[in-house]
Amino acid sequence: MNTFQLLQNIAKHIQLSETEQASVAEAFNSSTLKKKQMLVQEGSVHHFTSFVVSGCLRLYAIDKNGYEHILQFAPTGWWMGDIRSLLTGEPGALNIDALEDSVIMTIEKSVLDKLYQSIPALERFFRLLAENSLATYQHRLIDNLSLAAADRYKNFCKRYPTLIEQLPQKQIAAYIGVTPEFMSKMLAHKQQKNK
Amino acid sequence: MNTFQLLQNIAKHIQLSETEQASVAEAFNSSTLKKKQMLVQEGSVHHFTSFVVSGCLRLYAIDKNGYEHILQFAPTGWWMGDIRSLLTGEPGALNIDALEDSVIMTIEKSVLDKLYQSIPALERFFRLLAENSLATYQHRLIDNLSLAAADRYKNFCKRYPTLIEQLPQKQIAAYIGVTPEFMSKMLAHKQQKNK
DNA sequence: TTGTTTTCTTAACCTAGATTATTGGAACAC
DNA sequence: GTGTTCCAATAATCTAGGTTAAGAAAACAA
Repeated sequence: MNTFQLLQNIAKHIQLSETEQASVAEAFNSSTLKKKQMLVQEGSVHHFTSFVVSGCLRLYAIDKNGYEHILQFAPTGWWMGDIRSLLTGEPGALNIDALEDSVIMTIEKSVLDKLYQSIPALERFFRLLAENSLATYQHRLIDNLSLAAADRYKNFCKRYPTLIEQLPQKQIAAYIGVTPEFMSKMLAHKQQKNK
Repeated sequence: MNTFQLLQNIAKHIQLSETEQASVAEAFNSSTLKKKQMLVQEGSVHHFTSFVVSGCLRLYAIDKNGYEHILQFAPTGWWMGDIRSLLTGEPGALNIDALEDSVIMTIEKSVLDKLYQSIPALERFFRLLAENSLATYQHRLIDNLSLAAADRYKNFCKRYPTLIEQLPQKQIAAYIGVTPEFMSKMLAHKQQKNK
């Protein structure tokens, strides 16, 4: 079952008894997404969190000119959700869709809130998840404030070596914050240099 | 005592009994910072978190050219720490100092970890704190990816109206991601427009 | 297989914002 | 007071990256 990877992921940070594991597993629902299929659309209230069993999702905003800006990718073994909407209960400004055919495990906010009561350790798990994510966003923000595009690309390669292979460069451009055209130019220059 | 504001801040998200409140209050130490005084310096391991009772702190990175990039301000009633260093136990890349004479309440990581055991609700408090902070960073990152400097400034004004008055514009420039020179030019243009 | 959509590349031109330099005020220290 | 440090304003010049456009190459669908 898909719950195996989920429980294994949780076990990285906290230890659960057999019965606790069972009730966690029970609280999630498995579902599949076709490539390009939307999971969350901006303007709607987001009331669940997802764990990616296989495939790859993306979280992104669309600006007034129609350009997409990617906040994060979620390949296998990552968590994904629009936290703001989840916290406030208000309609979100973010979109989530699948970059590949994907399998995810989803838990409703209401169910998770109940689970927090019976399994306090879970609260710790999601605290650590949020804190780690926060540190990552801080780091990325600094990169965006202080580095040129070429260096941001280099950092991306270092940090997510598998994603470079996996994703079209257009998507990576939308992540590091340049146009696909400039990205292409940048890579061409790089190759020339390496010769 | 200074613990009053601290406990009040915590009470926004969770409810603690009298005895719990007492042991929380006991776990923190009060200290003061003079304007410009460093609290945390990059390269050193960061092993505590602080609550700002009065004054204002800033969290920032210094790039290879010596420019400062501000991740966040922490005026009265905010929390401040270098989460990455706190989580990993490794030396941090960030600095924290005081923009004004400040009073803070500080708790050691080791003390907090023990406190989590005896008061699980605290774990929830810091989960919510991290999640809210995460949402804020996401929003800011989108702003940086999709908006021009003038719009980022406008958003800053809307979001932190008191800080605009309180801080020299040089600091705000280092937050929204422009040079002080460009910031000055931008504001001059704005005034002209409004005439 | 062929049409269709998506992705990537290249190139000419353009602009937001950086860089460098200079000046005048505030604020602060002594 | 006066020297000193910090802060803001202005202007000239420069560049990283955006914009527009058009074609080549994959990827996909029927």
